Amino acid sequence: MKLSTKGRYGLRAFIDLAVSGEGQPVSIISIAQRQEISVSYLEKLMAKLKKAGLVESVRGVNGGYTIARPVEEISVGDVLRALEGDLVPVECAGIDESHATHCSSSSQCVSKIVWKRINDCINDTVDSIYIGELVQESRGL
Amino acid sequence: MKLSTKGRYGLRAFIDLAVSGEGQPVSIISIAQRQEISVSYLEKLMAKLKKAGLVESVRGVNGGYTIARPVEEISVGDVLRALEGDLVPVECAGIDESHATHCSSSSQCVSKIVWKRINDCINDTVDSIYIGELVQESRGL
DNA sequence: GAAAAATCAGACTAAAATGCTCCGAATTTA
DNA sequence: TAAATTCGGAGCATTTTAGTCTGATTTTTC
Repeated sequence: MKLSTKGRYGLRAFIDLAVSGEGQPVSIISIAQRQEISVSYLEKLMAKLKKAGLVESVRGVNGGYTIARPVEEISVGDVLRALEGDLVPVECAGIDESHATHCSSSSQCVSKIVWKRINDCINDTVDSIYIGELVQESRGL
Repeated sequence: MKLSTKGRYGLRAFIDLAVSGEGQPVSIISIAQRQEISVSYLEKLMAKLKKAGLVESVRGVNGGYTIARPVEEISVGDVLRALEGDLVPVECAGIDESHATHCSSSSQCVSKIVWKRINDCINDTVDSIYIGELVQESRGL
């Protein structure tokens, strides 16, 4: 069970963008240099963030990316889900709480209790941390 | 970020073993049938559980596996870690709390706060659920 | 003692996911 | 027009996953 480099690099890049860009567009190249990520790979990550509406892009000379919304309103969960897709280590954890959904065995049904708790704890955790906090933390270092 | 079939099948198999074996050895074949897992694959999973000291084996006719310790003392985390290895989606989340460890950039350092919280929440969750509870739950269904 | 039922050990493999790179656009500014 | 940038997609090498196959070993039963 691993968080891929998409999530790891991408969050770092996003924080970098938040810290280093003051409303001004920040180029992929400069983020890539500071964060020691390859430019080509970072392009892919930024594309995902843009698709999710978390960043906006400006083309051409002096172009780059800006963060689309106040960082106080963007959670780590928003960023990670944009990059990684759903943060649910185990599918079929049953959106509905009841045991109504068909299980071929009771062990299967019971294990869903576990999967649901894992999924919930992860999502609760990442949704409770906002980029704004991390930016402040970063400036304080 | 996915929990592999090792963990998913393995926990189900372990619960099955706990529920269906009453001190008596339970064969891989019977678990595999109930849980709809291939015998050869389940052999691998049981080997891991045995190596971790969570189950004991009896060879020969009427042999099989028994759970090595009281199910009230075995957590879901014990089982999943035996099957999957460490449950840390992000490495380098820093065992030590301080920011002393070298970070090439502040974003990198700050993101560790996130990784650590994710790792902790997962481990706390799986370590707070015991197989005994799940067995009871299963019997109650 | 032979046959059957089981665990055990390890090599092997197919498929999928991951982690990238590369190329050639298109866009904007200077 | 040239340079700096984002954009889009194809492609690929490596690793991980998921699982099979084979054969050996142990134990019980007849």
